[in-house]
Amino acid sequence: MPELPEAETIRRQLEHEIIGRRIVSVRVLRASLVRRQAPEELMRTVIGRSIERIGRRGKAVVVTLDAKSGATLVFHLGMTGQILVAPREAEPDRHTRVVFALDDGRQVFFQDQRTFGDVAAYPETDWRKIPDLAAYGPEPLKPAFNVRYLRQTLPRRSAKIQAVLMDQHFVAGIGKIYADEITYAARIHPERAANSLSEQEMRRLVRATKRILRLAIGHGGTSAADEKYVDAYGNYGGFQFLLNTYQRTGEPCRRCGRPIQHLPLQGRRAHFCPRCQR
DNA sequence: AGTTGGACCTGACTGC
DNA sequence: TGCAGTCAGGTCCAAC
Repeated sequence: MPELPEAETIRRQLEHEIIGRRIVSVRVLRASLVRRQAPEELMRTVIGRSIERIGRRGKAVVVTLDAKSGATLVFHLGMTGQILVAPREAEPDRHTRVVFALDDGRQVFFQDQRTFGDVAAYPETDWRKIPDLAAYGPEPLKPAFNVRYLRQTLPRRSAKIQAVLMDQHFVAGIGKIYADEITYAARIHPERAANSLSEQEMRRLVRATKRILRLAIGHGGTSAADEKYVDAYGNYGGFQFLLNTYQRTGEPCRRCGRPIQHLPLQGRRAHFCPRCQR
């Protein structure tokens, strides 16, 4: 559930808290969260290095260590991943998977109940050379995600628009919650073939994407009913109060009053208003 | 190359 | 009360 707005909220908080700190030790409590390399390799790559920059690519939180001849730490939060800044005396709990100790005594806990997340270290500070990040589609909040891009890519996509929106290779950072909210805001039915969108619908989709994501960032992300997301301080977001369709099956559409429905899509549920979305 | 569906994982919840 | 079954979903992989 952490998607772009949640990752961005955490990024901003980490930027405020841990820039300039040095990583003095790493404890891997659950090796399956370090699945792209041996835990020892991750430790060797990051220990002793200073945190110089906190970035984000799609849903991934990207930590640059020693920008010159340094390294990069990439966190994928999966469904239930959390990055918590913890005081010196804090103890890991049963969901703490990796602990980074900082030179000021504080700790960064990588928590993950369902263990779909992962963290990896690369001896490289150029994101373009980090394979999974390089393969992502454009950042939705950057100018490169625009109507021209949709015009160029969507004609080749026969899949449902909701599925294409969640495809990280098409655009980075959108998952279930925001795919639901974006198609609603754009008034496009989630099952529409991506290659059937009109010019006007593409414009609505681009604008809705940027508007919803910015709004959600402004509210600190979404902490939905189950698997509640928390930020780097352990606090909930506030966007769940502004959701129009996600997990609102049976509740009235805020625009027309019709009950929100859901249908199976990509092995998940897509929520939508049968009247407002065509 | 694009699309689809299953697997992974854990905890909460449902129903018998 | 107990326990099996179901659900949630980001990402990867295989198969078409």
